[in-house]
Amino acid sequence: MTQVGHNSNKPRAGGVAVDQLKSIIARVEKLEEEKKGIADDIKDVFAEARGNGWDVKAIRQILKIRKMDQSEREEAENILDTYMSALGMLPLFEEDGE
Amino acid sequence: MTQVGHNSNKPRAGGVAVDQLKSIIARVEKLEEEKKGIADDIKDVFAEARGNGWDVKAIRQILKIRKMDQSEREEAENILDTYMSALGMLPLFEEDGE
Amino acid sequence: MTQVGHNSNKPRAGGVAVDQLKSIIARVEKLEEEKKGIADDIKDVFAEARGNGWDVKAIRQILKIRKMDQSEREEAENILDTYMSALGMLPLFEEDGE
Amino acid sequence: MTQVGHNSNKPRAGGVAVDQLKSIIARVEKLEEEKKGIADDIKDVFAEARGNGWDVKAIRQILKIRKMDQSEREEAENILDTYMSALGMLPLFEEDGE
DNA sequence: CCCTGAGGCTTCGTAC
DNA sequence: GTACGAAGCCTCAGGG
Repeated sequence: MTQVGHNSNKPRAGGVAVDQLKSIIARVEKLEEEKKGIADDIKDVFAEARGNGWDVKAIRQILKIRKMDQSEREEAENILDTYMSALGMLPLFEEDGE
Repeated sequence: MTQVGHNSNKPRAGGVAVDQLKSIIARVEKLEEEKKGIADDIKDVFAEARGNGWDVKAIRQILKIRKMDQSEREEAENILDTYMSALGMLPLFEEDGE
Repeated sequence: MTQVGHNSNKPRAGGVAVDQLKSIIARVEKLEEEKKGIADDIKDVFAEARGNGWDVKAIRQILKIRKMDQSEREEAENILDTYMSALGMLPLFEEDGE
Repeated sequence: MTQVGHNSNKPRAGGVAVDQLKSIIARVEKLEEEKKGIADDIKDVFAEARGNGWDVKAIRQILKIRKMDQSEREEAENILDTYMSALGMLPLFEEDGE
């Protein structure tokens, strides 16, 4: 079996597929490395802030608030969409008797 | 090894532990059975509703809206708590010069 | 026959339909609440197990295996039923509901 | 020495502190945005892989294994460092940053 | 067959 | 430093 996935179709055969697989793995690992680097940068910022006397926990709270505010706005739009969608499909409670 | 978990401490030994394990499994399986029963009840309600001519998808939307509304309210309280917490810990931007 | 219960797509009109809709929503929400309660009970069991030193993840795996075994058994029974049906035989027993 | 940069718990007072706080928040939010962008890139790679017929779950397992191997290797290096440190030896090389 | 949504696993931050 | 709790990520099941 030249392919990795047990349950998958077997795309192409031989070296091409292997090269493709290696490429996928390399790209993901590179991206994850970058992601980790950024996470470390964030830690550095907090460490610097702490070193300057700031209450890091409080700053995290602020960031959380800002994030929640923004997601709340998005959620409100979501509710509106869902609501309109539901309205478009309902009997609409009309009192047309019969 | 009388215990299941590889990485766990090994609580007690012999038959008592086994009985306890069996009890845990039995309780969980019973509860999951009950849970599945309720899920089936819900399906029945929807099936009945569909049989009565209702647009089940629309009703699901309504339920979703009601759920979102309520979680939005809870989230608002969350924001308030978080905000108060942040306020309690911050320099408060006072302009007291020095 | 009233305005509900027939095959029309949308039971418009009248308080009865509204009441019926409210009933559907109430029943589903009640059932979902019960479902959540049971889910919480399951969490409690696991928490207690963890407190007693058990490896919860391993226990979950056991439960999963038991479930697979059981569904395989059910599958076997299904095959049996199919064969019996094909042979014009009646099921020997109804399962008693609890 | 200004009002920031010392060891006081709370750099109160003045616009400089506020500016510094704003800067911290902005930097963290920017970095988190970048982080999210990279996470999305990773998703894209997996989506493309899936589109080419690969078993994404299997690839994830490979990545996990490679990560474990690597951290075991790092652990081994850590042990080496520890030994060398205990022996009063200096590290042979610094890792070049990229 | 796709897609959304719930559930479980893992990691990171916090409190003791 | 250890253990608890929360947040993000991945998986899988159910519905459209």
